[in-house]
Amino acid sequence: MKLDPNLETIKNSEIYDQLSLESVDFFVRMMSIMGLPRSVGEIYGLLYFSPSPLSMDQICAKLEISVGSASQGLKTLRSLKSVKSVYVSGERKDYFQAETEFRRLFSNFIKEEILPHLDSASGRIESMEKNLESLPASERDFLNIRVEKLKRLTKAGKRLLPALAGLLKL
Amino acid sequence: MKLDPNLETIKNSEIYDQLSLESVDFFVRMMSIMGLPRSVGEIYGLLYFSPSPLSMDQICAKLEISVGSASQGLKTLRSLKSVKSVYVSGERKDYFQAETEFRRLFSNFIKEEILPHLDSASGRIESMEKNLESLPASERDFLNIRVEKLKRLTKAGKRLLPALAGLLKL
DNA sequence: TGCAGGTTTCATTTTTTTTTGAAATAAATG
DNA sequence: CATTTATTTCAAAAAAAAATGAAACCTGCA
Repeated sequence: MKLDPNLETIKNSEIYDQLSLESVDFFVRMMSIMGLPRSVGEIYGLLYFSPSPLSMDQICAKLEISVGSASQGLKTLRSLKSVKSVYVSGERKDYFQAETEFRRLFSNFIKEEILPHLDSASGRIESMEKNLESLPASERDFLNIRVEKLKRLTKAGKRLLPALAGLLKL
Repeated sequence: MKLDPNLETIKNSEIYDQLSLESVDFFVRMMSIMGLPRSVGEIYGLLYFSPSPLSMDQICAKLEISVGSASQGLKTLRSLKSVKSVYVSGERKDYFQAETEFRRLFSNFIKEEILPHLDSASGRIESMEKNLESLPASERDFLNIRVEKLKRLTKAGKRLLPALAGLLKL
């Protein structure tokens, strides 16, 4: 015996909503590991499981977040190249779609959020080296080793991190 | 002409303090990338450049932080195995020293702060797969691909991340 | 056993981050 | 070019995270 088709649709959309919710939860956690705000994970999670692109107001409605948050979050996601806007004919608003290549997401994250810190670390280390010079040799040895270590760490980071995303063969 | 020895010591200790400060700054930034609180970076930065182990009250004094913060921060650092306590004869207090092998620090960080999330992600994915089964095939295809992708990502993460620290040859 | 120095815990306060919503801006339409 | 619709920006509010400090808790010692 077949169910009332309407009822079946409702049931299916409930399952879909449940899946959506789990996707949102998944990405909220993942983005939060990367230090990104909740709203960014929510938006990405929603788009990731959406068969069709969504507009900003649809995003706001489904996630119950403000337009400000949505705009902010989409900006972040765009800058990480994890979301692209698609043109929908006859529509004035922008529609958004998840970019599902995680490799790119991570590589952009590393480039934008981590490497700049490493660069400023390099500057800091140079200044340490300058300071070291004016210490008598006796006190210098220990600190020298430490500074060298930081230098190597920073260098390794700059080399390793950008290569990292490349390892991600999915 | 030689400087007054006392004066020279003062000058040297000023330089040392400056270096200390830069070390603190370096690690505050680094730990903050890893999502660890400021105080943790401060403590590690101080210990990293300290030729002799420091007690908790010395740490509090130098960094002007509360005992609570120091205790909390040292706990975190201990759990990451980035600080060890050393026994100083005739002293009742604990003295702390930085563990300078960054490899271990990162590997513990990954093990303690990241892998648990990946494990819970695996659980989430299983539940998604269960939900998927009850959708009609037509709607299932798209979502199936997405879930598979998440699965591969999680798996790759679990494999890659622990190996990562090993790449760090300093 | 009771005390003293040392450390941890945790409720409260402070600081930082994120979200909100309304005003400013931009862009399309008639 | 005025109006309507969509998006961004930003000051203020709300929420989350971290620091404080005092009380509780150890632990060795007299």
